[in-house]
Amino acid sequence: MTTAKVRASYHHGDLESALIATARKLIKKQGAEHISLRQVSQEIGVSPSAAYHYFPDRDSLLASLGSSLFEELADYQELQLAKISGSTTKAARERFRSLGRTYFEWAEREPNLFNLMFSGFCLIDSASKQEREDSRAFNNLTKSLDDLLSAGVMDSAMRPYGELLAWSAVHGATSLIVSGHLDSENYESILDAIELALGIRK
Amino acid sequence: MTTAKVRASYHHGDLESALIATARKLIKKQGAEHISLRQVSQEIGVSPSAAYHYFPDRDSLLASLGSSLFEELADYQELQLAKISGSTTKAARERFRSLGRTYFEWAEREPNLFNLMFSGFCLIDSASKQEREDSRAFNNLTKSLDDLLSAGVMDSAMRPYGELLAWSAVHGATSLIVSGHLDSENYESILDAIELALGIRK
DNA sequence: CCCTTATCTGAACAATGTACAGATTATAGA
DNA sequence: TCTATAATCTGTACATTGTTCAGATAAGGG
Repeated sequence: MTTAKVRASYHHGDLESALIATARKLIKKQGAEHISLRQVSQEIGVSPSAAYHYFPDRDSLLASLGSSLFEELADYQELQLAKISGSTTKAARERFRSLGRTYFEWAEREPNLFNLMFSGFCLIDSASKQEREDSRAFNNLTKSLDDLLSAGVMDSAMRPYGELLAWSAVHGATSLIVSGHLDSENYESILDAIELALGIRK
Repeated sequence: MTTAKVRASYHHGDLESALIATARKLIKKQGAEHISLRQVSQEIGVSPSAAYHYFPDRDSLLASLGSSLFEELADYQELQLAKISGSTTKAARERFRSLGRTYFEWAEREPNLFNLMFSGFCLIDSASKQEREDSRAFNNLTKSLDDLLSAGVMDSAMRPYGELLAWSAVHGATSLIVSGHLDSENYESILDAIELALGIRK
């Protein structure tokens, strides 16, 4: 029972966005492996070949969705980050932890979308490495670490490893939990371990 | 130009293994997203429907391959581990680092296979969590950490986080590098950071 | 108003996953 | 060794998929 939506005019108006949004909706439910271009087109109420005006093939649509998901994740992180105001060291510590927690929360809420982001569809070629969407999340992490360092609540010897260790451990634990190799109960422990490792907490 | 191999007898002999091995070979080259059951069957020289005697569907074949890849990775880790003999603390440190290095080396050599292992095809349901293939790698990690602790070259306060931090950071850095979000040059730094965090190195 | 351009449709094709009836082979029991 | 039964594989068929391309439809500027 597919819900075929009717379109008023012959032209859609913003088919490119609609394709990405609808792909997002379907993948959210079914996962990226079993999604078809025709399904997406039909959900919008448009011919199967209409998509080819905006994307050279199915994989490009998925890759494009992947990029927008990195933006979405960064948006969510910044939204939660903004809730923690203040310049106390306590607030700085909480902001750092929030970055790690929101990464996982988002992935746990949208496991299918998270899987897509790091699947074969969204492999980043070295050419496009300069203008990546993950740089915003990375910059937020760097800023947070600098704050902690200047507040004196961090082992300065560990500072060079800050981004690398925090990013790898947070992403790794998230990936392992989403793929079922690790229990989600362990996640707060990982955040504890990172803070201990960097000397943010004693 | 597909190389259609001819089979001597009507019965293959060990079609189940051949299906997994051939799927491995093709995915190694092309990635898991664009592999077809028919391609695998044809490469073996068998009818497309023959596979359904061993796997209920295409996804089950990929999942089964995934399991065997976890074994393969553990095999490789143990092979490299065995090369470092001796009971000195230096040897113990090198064995710990070897576990992290081999994980990455294997993934870098077989990025398509590594992607399959953590893709939607190989999601672990909570039911089968007791007899998982990753437990061997996990046990090796635990043993290595215990060795370091008893040798006195580790911060005992960090011991409870040892497996979690090492596993997450190693897997996370590997996943980020394979998916193109991190440069492979950074990998040795991650191993340094883990050792510093756990007090294995000063 | 017309003409150019952008946007979408419709029909077509090869390839795919999968089901199922039947053919072929192995194996166990006599 | 013969034979019945089970295991294994083939052939055909069907719906669905990605993709192409010629043509229909709409939008916008002169």
